[in-house]
Amino acid sequence: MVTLKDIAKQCGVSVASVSKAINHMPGVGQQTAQRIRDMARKMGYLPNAAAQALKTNRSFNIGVLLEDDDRHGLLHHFFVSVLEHFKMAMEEMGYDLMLMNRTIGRRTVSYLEHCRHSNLDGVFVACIDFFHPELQELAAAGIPLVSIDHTYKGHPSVYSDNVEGIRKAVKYAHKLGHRRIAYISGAPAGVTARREEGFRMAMAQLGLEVPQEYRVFSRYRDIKLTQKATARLLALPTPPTCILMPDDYASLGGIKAIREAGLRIPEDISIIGFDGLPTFEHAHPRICTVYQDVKTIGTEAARLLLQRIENKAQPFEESPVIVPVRLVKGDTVAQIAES
Amino acid sequence: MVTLKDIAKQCGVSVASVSKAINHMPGVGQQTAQRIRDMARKMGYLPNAAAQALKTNRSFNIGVLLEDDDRHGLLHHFFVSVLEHFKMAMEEMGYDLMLMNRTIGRRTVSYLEHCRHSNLDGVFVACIDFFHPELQELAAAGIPLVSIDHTYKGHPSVYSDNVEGIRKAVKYAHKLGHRRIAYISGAPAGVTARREEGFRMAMAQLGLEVPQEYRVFSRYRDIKLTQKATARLLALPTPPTCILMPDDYASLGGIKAIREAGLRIPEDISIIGFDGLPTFEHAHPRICTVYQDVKTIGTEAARLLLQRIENKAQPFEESPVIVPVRLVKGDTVAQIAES
DNA sequence: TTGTAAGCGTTATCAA
DNA sequence: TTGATAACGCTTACAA
Repeated sequence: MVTLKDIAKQCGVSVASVSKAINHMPGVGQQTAQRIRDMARKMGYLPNAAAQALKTNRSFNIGVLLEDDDRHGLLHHFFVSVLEHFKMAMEEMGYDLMLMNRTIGRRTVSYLEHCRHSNLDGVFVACIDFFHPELQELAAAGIPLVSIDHTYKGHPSVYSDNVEGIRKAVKYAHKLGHRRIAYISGAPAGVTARREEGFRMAMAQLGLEVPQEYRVFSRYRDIKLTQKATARLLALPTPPTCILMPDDYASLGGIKAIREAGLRIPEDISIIGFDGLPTFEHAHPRICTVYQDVKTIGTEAARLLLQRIENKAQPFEESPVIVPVRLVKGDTVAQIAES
Repeated sequence: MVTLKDIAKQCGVSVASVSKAINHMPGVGQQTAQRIRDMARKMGYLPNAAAQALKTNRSFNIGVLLEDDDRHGLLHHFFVSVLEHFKMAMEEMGYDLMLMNRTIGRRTVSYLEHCRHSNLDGVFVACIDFFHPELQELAAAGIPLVSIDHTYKGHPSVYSDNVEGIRKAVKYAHKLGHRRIAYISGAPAGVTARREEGFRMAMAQLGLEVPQEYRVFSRYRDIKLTQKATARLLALPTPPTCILMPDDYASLGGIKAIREAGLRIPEDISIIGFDGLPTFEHAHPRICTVYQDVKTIGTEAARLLLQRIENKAQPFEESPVIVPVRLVKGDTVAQIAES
């Protein structure tokens, strides 16, 4: 490995000068600096990240916390899509992403400890039990952090305009003649509350009733539970004509239940999902869904986190950044006669 | 941050002793060692990864190379599933995973350079253009490396038994009466060659003809291209009764083409996919597919890489580890009368 | 403008 | 058994 010392020797200068030249710092002559940089390039010099981190307390590493109950966070398409864009934006600024865990050597530690051990400059949090005590600890520790779909006090966060998303879905169903609209919630969480709020508001604004039985509960990405919830709705004396699903993936369960009940989509029953990821874009039927702008969410998250890292003292946008959503009509909502 | 020095001061011993005690090295008395360790725990000591890496040239970090043409490697369900299991196995051994890229600060560098800069102990390679010159460079550099679905000379690798997988699929179709079986290939690559080989062999063994027109080409995960390829097959004077798709995801395109031709699955035409990931387990129709054992693949990859890292001098398994596959019958292959 | 030197936290050698 | 010390590669305050 080529070190500053090697370059210094070759150029007949001190390591200090080499360091300054390479980092474009003042305190070294134009020509010497150029000569040093040329030599560094010629010798294939690369800074040693460990040495830099040790000296400067900056690792240019960002921790990624993406872990659900089954420890399979990387399989959550929505969050991974956001992560992908977050990653690109961070890379452009010279940061690397590290998948966080809870071990150091053979020892089990907390996320915060792992953070400190690895000298992480910041953390990206998504798709995890946000209320886990270890996350509270992490958020309280003052390490720069950005979260998706949840807001920690004193930290920036980003999420879709969930209220507006559900509202758009309800309005669209209403426009096509639907009056009996049901909502299957995901597991309790900030997003869920906002979506439920959006549903309540939209229905109220349109002067529509929401019978208690139309409010059923499932979990995000849970096909089985969503299948059951859908079956329950279909079995009602007066079933809904349109069902809002927790998300596109979970809607596979809903679709199954509907098929098993001998009904057709959308002729007999309409459904609307949430997420709008490309995976389902080509599925049949193409689901009507609320598209979440993963690119903007990821990019904004990167921007906010960088701001926290690089201007640590500065004040920042405490309130979450809300990213607009878009309704994708698909073909799972039918025009029906008003009842 | 608590350092060895702090502990040394508290215990009234030297840093050297503290280091030895904490790392369970000989050269420090039983009791002193215990006293030191107790104090370390009490003070919340955590080793500084950067300092350790600088000193030992071991970072306990593994680079992950997962990047397709669109730079969206993280969205490839199969590889991410493998990665998930690889990650769990590596974490257990105290390693962290870092998503590799090609920047250091504002500079663009090669993967190898990034490796050296970050002192990575090894690299996990999957889902990437394996023949990219930078990967050749990386493989040639002698950094411990393990790859999925491709073998680099001098490095361990893991993949499914593709030959047997396709053979099982063909045999199953044959058993249900199919004789006119077509295969849509993914993009040229090692896996593709092996699957094509499996197809050729299985068909030959069963004494079945493979008309030239039954060998069409698409790309993995490419819905549009697979749709076109399928349409081409369906338009033949004597179309196949069963089509093997590049993978489950791509098969969405095939399904679309079949539907657009006014045909039903499996009554009019049967299809078989590849991968068998949970995502499609609940889709309708449930595709008949070749299940790849992502857990074993990921775990084996971890084992092989660790072996390379920790016994660098030792010889190792040069030949790829082949993981058995399983046929999942689903319901997209119909029993038909022999023609 | 240039160089000297200290120090980041750790490991490891060698002498006491 | 213990500790002093050098070294890993880098940055930076300060001296020349």
